[in-house]
This record gives sequence, structure tokens and C-alpha cells, in this order.
Amino acid sequence: MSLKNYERPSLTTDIVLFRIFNMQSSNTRKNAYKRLQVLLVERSTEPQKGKWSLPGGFVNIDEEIGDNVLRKLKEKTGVTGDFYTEQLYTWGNIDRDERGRVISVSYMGLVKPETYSNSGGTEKQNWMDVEIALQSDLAFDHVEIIKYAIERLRGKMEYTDIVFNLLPDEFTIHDVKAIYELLFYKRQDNFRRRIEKYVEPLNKTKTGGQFRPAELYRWRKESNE
Amino acid sequence: MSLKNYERPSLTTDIVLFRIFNMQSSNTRKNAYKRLQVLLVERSTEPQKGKWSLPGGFVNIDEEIGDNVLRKLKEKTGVTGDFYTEQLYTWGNIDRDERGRVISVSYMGLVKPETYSNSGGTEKQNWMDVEIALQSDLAFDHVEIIKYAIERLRGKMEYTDIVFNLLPDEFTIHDVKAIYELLFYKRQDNFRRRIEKYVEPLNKTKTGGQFRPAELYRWRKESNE
DNA sequence: AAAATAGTGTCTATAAGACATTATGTC
DNA sequence: GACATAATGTCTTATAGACACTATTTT
Repeated sequence: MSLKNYERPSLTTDIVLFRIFNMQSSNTRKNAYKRLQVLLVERSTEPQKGKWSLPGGFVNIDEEIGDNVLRKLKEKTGVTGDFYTEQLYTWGNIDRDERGRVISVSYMGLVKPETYSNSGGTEKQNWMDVEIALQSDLAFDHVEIIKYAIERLRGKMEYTDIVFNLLPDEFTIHDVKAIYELLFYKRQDNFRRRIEKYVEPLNKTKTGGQFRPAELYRWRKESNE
Repeated sequence: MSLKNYERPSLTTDIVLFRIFNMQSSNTRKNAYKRLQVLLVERSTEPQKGKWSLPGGFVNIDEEIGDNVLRKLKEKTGVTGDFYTEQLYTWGNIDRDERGRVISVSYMGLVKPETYSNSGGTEKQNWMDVEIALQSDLAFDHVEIIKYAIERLRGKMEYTDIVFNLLPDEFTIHDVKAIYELLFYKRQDNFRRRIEKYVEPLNKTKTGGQFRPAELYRWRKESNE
């Protein structure tokens, strides 16, 4: 009935929080393009002080793991709101943290451009393009965790409607298509047909574009069959 | 640089090891049918002594998690061999274990009828039909973990060739079909077409059946596109 | 009218479901 | 030859890729 015979590891969480960022081209004749970005914080303490890392932290002994990851995210970056999360994988290599045995339960989060706020937070932070993040010297095994998250996201985009968790409440077909082209590195043809069962038209158009305005749609969540 | 401010949880593993068991019908005019079974061990110590539970145990501070789960499986049940495993999910509810905070990293394993041995082991053990296991009063949250494993297996059977990890090296199309019908509760028609790209004929037939012998096939692992 | 993006239509290839038919062994 | 399972064939429907064409707005 005792647990004390076992030396215990430390338990942490890490979250790979993705967003789609619309870049405005310097050429005003061209439309905006999108980037997949991940939220990183600069480590303010040793070890690996100064390196960029995934938000997260140690789980209190009386705290649920899923609660911890949202609390740490809020404390360090100020991100709150109702957004998609799922548990990814648990990383526990003996030597992944020089402080000792540290187990990390990783999560993936997807935020919509409007439905999260990002003010405050105790740490220096940065939404970094994933291509750059994957080539950076991030803390611990965080590059590997981000790779894993991208694979999970890409995989689920093939057979679920997870993509809409990255889109604003009102979007164009082109917006959805652009995210698929971003993740799969290839042109998506006849794209409307693939997603029309998941969306419904709002019967209004997107203003502010340079050319023909596009119809706006919203996610039909109930269509998840 | 210190970790001692945080009270640490205990870390364990649990493995949902599946096999397909061929039941011989009492009616000799009928062919065998298959069952999905999970390997359980009887808890020999408190808490929950006497309940059936998933094999697993506490992770040593200098032991990789994936090594631990195979070591514990071998020690408790005698199961060894080269078989498929993957990490499933990490369970950490505060009250999931009455001894205190215990985090469990769960795995799924799939064994082929011939390529594992199951001799020895310190615990009383039982390959239980999953339908029965899910209705039993298993230890801790192990019913939930098994449910999760079945969902993962069923999901991957839809878009991968994971099923062949449950089959012997030589099998008939009917064998594969029977596993799909077991997991999806519906007749699979034109089934041969669905899997023919993953298998190759051995140009010999299965002996010992009551009626027309079926062609034997083997898994073409390299066909994983 | 030109430019550029938004959106539709058509053909084809492929995969899957329903269902009928043929094949080949045991008894 | 009856029986039961093994294996194949055919038709239909749904989906996806390639690609051409039309529509609508700004400039």
C-alpha cells in the first residue's frame, strides 16, 4: 500500500499551440498568404535559459494534467479562450532534461484568429513560423514534439474537420484551401467539393479584397459524421 | 536548477495486449470463429487485490518508459517476442489510484498467434474476451483504457494495415475479413479487393478445413504506401 | 477592357457497396 | 451429388484528380 520504494520522476506538460497567420504581401496587387505558426516562450531560468521552448510547466500533485497545461499557457503567455486541445504523446527519455527525470505530457492546441486573447503573460513570447521553429535550437526535445504535432494535425486533416478550429467563424473556401495547401505542399484542386458537407454559406461576401469578393461560410459542426 | 519544490507523482505503465483467439465451434459442421481477447493479470497485492488488471508497473527512475512496459509484461505474464506496440494515452486523474498520485502511460500491443511465447510469469493471468472485460469490474480505470485501445485499433484498421500484426504469418483472406467483421460488427463484402494490395499469395492452401481449402497469403509489409 | 481571383462543369479513374455467379473441395 | 465455403464477376454509386470554362469584381 506504499509508493515510497520508487524514486519518482517530475511531471510536466508542454503545449504545441498552432495558429494560422495571414501575411499581407508587400505587393498590394497580390492577396495575403498564410503561415502556420507555433507559440514559443523564452526560457527565463536555467537550464537552457534563453532558448525558445514550448509553453508548459510542472504539474501540481493535486492538479489534473489537462488543467495544468491550460493554466501554464495562460500564466506564461496570457492566452485564454475556448479553443481545441488534445493530448499528443508522453515524452520520457531518461536524458531529455539535465535536471533529472522529467516526464512531459504534450498537447496540441489550435486557436482561431479571433477567439483567443493574448495579453499579459510572464514570459517573453513569439509566434514563430513552424519551418523556422523546426530548424531552431529549441529547448529539450521540443523540436521533436513540434514535428509530432504537425504530423498529428496533418493526419487528422485528412479524415476529420479539425481544420475549422484554425479558422475564424467566417471564412472563404479559399481560406480553407490555403491551409491544406500549406500543410500538404501541393495544390488542392476541386477543393470546394471536399469540404462542402462541413460548411454552410452565410450569403454575404468578404469585403476589402482587390478583386471579386468571395462568399463567406461557417462551419457546420453538427455535420461531423 | 532544482526540482525539489514540486511533489512528484508515481509513474507507471499499462499495456492493452490484444490477440485473436480462434474458437472451435462445438458443431463440427461449422467453421471456427474468432474472438478479440485482452491479457489481464490478477492483482496480487493491495490496493484492489484480487481484481483483474492490465499488466504493467512502476517505472524505475533510470528506465525508459517503453522498456518498462515490455519488462513488466514479461515479468508478470511471461509474454516475450517481437510484436507490435504503440503508446496510447497518458492517464493521470487525481483520484484514479487510492495510493496517491499515479500517472499511467498506456500502450497497445498486438501479438500474432505464433510469434509470442507465454510461459511463466509471476501473476495469475487470463486472456479475456474484450466484451466480457469491458463489463467487468477491472482495477482502477482499466476498463476505460481498454475502450480507448479498441477505438485506436478500430480507427487504424480503417486506414492502415495494422490488422496483419494480429494474424499469423500465413493466413487466408477469410481470416482477415473475420477480424474486420469482429471489430466493425458488420459483414464485409468484396473484402478481397480492399486488402489485395497488402498481401501476396503463397500458392498453397490451408489444410484441415471441412470444405474447400482456401489460398494462403502473407503480408507484403513493403506495400505500406 | 484587362487583370485577377471566385466559382462551375465535365470527363475520367478509382474505390466501394450490393448482389449474383462460378469454383472447388469435403462428406 | 449435396453441401458449404472460396473466389470471381458485374452493375451501380460515390469520390477524387485533371483540366477547361464561366462569373464577378477592381483598376
